[in-house]
Amino acid sequence: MAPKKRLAILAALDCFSETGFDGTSTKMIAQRAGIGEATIFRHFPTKRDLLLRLAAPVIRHILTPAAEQQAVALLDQHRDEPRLILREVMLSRLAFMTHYEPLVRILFQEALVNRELRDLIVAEATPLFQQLTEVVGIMGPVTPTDRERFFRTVGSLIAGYFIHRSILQPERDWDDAAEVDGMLAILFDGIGPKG
Amino acid sequence: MAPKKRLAILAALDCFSETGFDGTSTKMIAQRAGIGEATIFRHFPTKRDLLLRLAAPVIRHILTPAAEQQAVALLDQHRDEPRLILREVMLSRLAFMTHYEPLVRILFQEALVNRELRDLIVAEATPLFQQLTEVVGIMGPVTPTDRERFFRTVGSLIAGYFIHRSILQPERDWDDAAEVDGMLAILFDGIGPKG
Amino acid sequence: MAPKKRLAILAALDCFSETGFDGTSTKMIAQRAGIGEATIFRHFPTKRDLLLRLAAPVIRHILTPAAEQQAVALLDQHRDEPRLILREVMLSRLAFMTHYEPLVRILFQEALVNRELRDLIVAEATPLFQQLTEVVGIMGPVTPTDRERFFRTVGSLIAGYFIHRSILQPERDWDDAAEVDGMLAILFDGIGPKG
Amino acid sequence: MAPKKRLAILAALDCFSETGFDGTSTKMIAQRAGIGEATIFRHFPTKRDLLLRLAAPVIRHILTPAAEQQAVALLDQHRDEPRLILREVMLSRLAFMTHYEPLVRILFQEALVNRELRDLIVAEATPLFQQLTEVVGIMGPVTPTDRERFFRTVGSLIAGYFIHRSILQPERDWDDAAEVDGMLAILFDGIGPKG
DNA sequence: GATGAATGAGGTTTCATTCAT
DNA sequence: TATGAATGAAACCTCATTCAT
Repeated sequence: MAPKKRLAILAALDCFSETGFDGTSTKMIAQRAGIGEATIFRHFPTKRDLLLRLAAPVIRHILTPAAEQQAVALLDQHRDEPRLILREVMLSRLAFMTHYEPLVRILFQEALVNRELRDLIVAEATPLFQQLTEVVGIMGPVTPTDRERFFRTVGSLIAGYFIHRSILQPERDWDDAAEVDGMLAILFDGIGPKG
Repeated sequence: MAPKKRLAILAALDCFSETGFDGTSTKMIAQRAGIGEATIFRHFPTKRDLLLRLAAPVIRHILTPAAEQQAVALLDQHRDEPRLILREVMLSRLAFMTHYEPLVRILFQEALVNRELRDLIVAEATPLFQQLTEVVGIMGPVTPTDRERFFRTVGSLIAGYFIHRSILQPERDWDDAAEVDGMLAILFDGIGPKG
Repeated sequence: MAPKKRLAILAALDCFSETGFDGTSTKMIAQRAGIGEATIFRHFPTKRDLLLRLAAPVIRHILTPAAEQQAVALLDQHRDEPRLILREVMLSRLAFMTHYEPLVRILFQEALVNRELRDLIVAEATPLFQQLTEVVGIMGPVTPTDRERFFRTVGSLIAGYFIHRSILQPERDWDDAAEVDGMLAILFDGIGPKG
Repeated sequence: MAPKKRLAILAALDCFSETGFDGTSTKMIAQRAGIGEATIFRHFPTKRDLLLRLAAPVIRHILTPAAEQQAVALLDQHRDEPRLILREVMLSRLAFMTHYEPLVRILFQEALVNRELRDLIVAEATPLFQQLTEVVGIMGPVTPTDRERFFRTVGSLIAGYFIHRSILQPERDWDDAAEVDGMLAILFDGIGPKG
């Protein structure tokens, strides 16, 4: 890949995650990248394409297979300890989101507004869910409805924690492992005295 | 309140929810409201102020008074059935969000990028949490950490469901009550083979 | 005069002298005056009229007659000491300009661009010059050309000093009497060893 | 320099001098220059910057190098005739101001309101004054105070004449040389019956 | 007399994008 | 490949002024 193209992508990543897609101008990206504004358009026909080009590989090539492979591997090792499996998956997903934090912010943001991006995410998530059916079955949920709720619950918990930790109160000291354990406690045992 | 000011707010609400904040021009708002563009700026110093002015009451109404009053009333009636109380609260919050769905979508989106909006939300949420301490205590969580996790969990579940239902798959038929019961089941009893 | 009209004039005076005529909006004037913007237009058909209304009385009723009367009186007292006469006139003009400093600033500024204002000034200055013919004659210049140069010289010296003192270096401590004496020394005796 | 940038500067010069800074819109400049309005802002971040960019070289050329070099050269040739030296300097300065008359008018006007412009002028004038110390010393003024008064006097006389000639009575026929001689007569010998 | 509301016209500036080099 | 120059379109916002109350 042309070196300036790489610079453009990296700069766009930073800018989009800080100011949002519409709040970022191609001029800002060019300045941040230290390249000419026109160079961006040599590599991406459109600003929108730059965003998709940014998001697609993460969504497609990294998120899905990694999670899948990991889950399968864990499944083999700890078939009788579903809670441990889920713990590892959640922690690794969280680590991944933390590593790509700017991009994840973009996805949260833009997906709410950008249908293309949303479709891309949904399209990539669906097969993952299918492949994780077995793992989930071990944990309890068996009907499709229950499985969907399970996925949504786990996703909501992680996303909610990520937003709280990285966006709402980024200055606090956070202990990811402890928080994930807290989520698991609720998820598996429920809350409260009668939980 | 000046009648055209009202028109401006309503039109802005529609426009923002359809095209997003940055995707909406003040001209569009003025045309939709049937007023002069300058009129908008007589009443709101800035387009951004218009958004905040729009968001503030909804945020306040979503979070604070309704929830508080309702919770207290429910608490008196069903002091021994915390799960019922929470069910009512969640359903009414969900109904409210559904009613203001376009605006809520804007809030989700913009809050990720707009610090002012974020601060406004946090400012409105804080007193609510304090006032709900007692209710939550009945349900189980007593330490501050546990309470925080409880709030985050409930918030994440509702928000996650709202996004799934209203944004990701709005074409599906949803049964809010059933889904809330699903959330409560997990929240109180956890999942798992014996859940 | 209606009290709010007075407030408007005073506020306009301040604003114009600080930011210039074009740089001042009627909104700024209204805010500074603590009155409604529309009130200004009840009293002055136009922003431009407000400026003229501001400038005219000073130019017409104050500058001219005062100088004239004063010169005549001095002439009677010190007929044989023209330098003393001029000293008094210059000092009093300077004091006057200092007293109305904001307005004088406006005149300097706007007269360069505003023909109406310029004409008003020229129209009021002409008779003054004619009436001062005798005084000037005593000092030396007798031909019309010489008189004109004399007036221009004195005017330039005072205006130049005023601008230096009040606009370029307002923070310095200035001794008006000493500076006027310096001007007179040059004006009457010239500079330098051979002067 | 980009050709359209040059066009923009020239058009701005014309427009500003005809309608003043605030009275000129960037659209007018663009039309007069035959370029797109956005082109102006590619080359000058702000309309105000365009003015400063316009003014800086003229101020510099009016004040510093020409005057300095010329004065030094004249000093060598006519060391014993300071009046001749000053005559040449004044005439050449006047010629220069006449050549850039429109811009000079803007400078007079804007400098009264625009601090940046004022600072620019002061910044350019200061070194000139320092370098002219020797020349001035020959003419008489030796103390710093006297020198300052001398500079102010010469400046006031030239500016006053320029304004009279070019703004107040531009329709008259003027003889610059004769008028400068008149100024010099006053400056060196003073007025008065024996002057 | 006083003003809040309202606005058409127009201001400066930004934007994504094209093109010649 | 890379970019400075260029721009039409449109953005947000300001202005002097009118009008109903």
